[in-house]
Amino acid sequence: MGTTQLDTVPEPKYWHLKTVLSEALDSDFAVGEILPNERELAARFGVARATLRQALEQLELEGRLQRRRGVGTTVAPPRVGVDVGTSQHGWPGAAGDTWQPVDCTSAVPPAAVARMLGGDSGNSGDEVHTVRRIRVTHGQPVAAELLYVPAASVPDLAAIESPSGAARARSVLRELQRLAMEGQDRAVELGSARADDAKELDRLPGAPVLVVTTRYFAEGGTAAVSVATYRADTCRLTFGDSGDLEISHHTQERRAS
Amino acid sequence: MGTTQLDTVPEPKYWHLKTVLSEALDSDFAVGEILPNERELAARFGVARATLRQALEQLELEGRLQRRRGVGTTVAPPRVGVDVGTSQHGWPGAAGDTWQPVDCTSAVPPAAVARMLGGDSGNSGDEVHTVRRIRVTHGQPVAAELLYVPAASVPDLAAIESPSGAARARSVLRELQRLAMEGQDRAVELGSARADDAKELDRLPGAPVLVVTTRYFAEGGTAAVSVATYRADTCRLTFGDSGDLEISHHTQERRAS
DNA sequence: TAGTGGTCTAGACCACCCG
DNA sequence: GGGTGGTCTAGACCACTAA
Repeated sequence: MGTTQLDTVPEPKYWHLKTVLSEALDSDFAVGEILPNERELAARFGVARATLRQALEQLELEGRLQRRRGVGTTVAPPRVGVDVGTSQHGWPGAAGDTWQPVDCTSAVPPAAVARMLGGDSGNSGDEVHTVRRIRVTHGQPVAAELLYVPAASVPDLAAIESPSGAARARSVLRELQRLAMEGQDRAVELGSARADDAKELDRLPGAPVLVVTTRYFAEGGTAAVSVATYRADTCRLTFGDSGDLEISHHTQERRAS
Repeated sequence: MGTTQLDTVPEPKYWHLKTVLSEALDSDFAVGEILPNERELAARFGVARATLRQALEQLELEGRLQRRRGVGTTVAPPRVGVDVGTSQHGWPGAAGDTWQPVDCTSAVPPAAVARMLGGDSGNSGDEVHTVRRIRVTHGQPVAAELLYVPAASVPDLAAIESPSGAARARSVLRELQRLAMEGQDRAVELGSARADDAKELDRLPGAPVLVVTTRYFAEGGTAAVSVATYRADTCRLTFGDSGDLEISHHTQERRAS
């Protein structure tokens, strides 16, 4: 059968749609511009709304679109590069870091975190200081963090201080600086936003996020563990291992009204 | 009307389903075990199949499940940590790296890559050596890479050598080693697999991937750019900044037959 | 209140894998 | 050929936003 190898791959409709839309975004739309609504787009392309949505979801995942219930679908600006790593070759909360403390409570950490903190000893089930921080860039929240600090890492923390709140968060961070940092350890993976993180990030629960887990080492053990969730749609995590970090972007930015 | 504050947040069905399934996975299933098929699960929970699928998609995104057409849905093993960074504080292809060259062609790079390579000069549109490599861990493909190397970075590359193929890929990598590495620069973002990457990774096009872009600096400029796409469902990217990389996992691994 | 995206349904057919 | 997940449809209602 001399199949001329044309119909070998019946490309799904939503995939083709995504390609068409992507090209249209490049040529016909400016950043911030509002697209026609989903019902009209579906009709225009002759597909069911669910199919059209499948294509939009992909484009949103790739950071090309931004959708907001009750408002509409807009063309997203290029992802912002947020530095992860170099700026924090000190403790969290050191001078110059871009996080802002929100709250601090005492709680039993999740099992995975307890495992990293506990090491080989069997002291799981213990409560640790749990600092909540958020990171804001260009006025937009980009990440929410939970920082787990065992009481042993901040022995001089005055019991007099407020039992919770941003003030206590700052106290814990201040005490952390007294330790001699011995190293860090970082991991990045894909996750979906928990309800509380989603709220801080101004997204719906389940939104795709990049989870950055950092272990801080001091005094031969793990002094703290940070779990930071970054908005995957708007963020590009950068690890500046080299000296020059100035990236001359020259991104073509056509802005809508 | 004494609403006892129970219906304040009408949690979406798929979200609740996801939670229930997640707990069931923890308690009732072993890694590798096959779940009931989608039609039966949907019936069992009293929802439409599309709703059930929405929950499964989330769990797959989080690396809890693995779905394969024609086969079924299985419980995924914990994500594997793949090192990104330390092992490559040399050039790609240096002794001990875990990539295997597949092919090498000459092609005009995408605009974004050309911008990183070209710097301020206006020599875009030029063809560069494009090396294809894949990374395999535990017998499974975890990443596919395109490495862009301008001809200027490998001036002594013999024109006699084969014009493409794995042999030429190795030649380009070998020539790269001759340069003095001045630094690197790394970024991670979420993307969806292109058709060619999806094929190498044994996934469907559009599957979520973590895109790692690395710039290699030498002789005052960018000597090469690597764009590596990692399977987001199975990979956790690790950046070992500290000395000790041995993570004692102690993960509870109950294996199915 | 009107319009948007988000959720949900009950079907149908298709592509793929395996016995 | 029988069973699986993947795609697609044509509706419906809900939650949210903004005028």
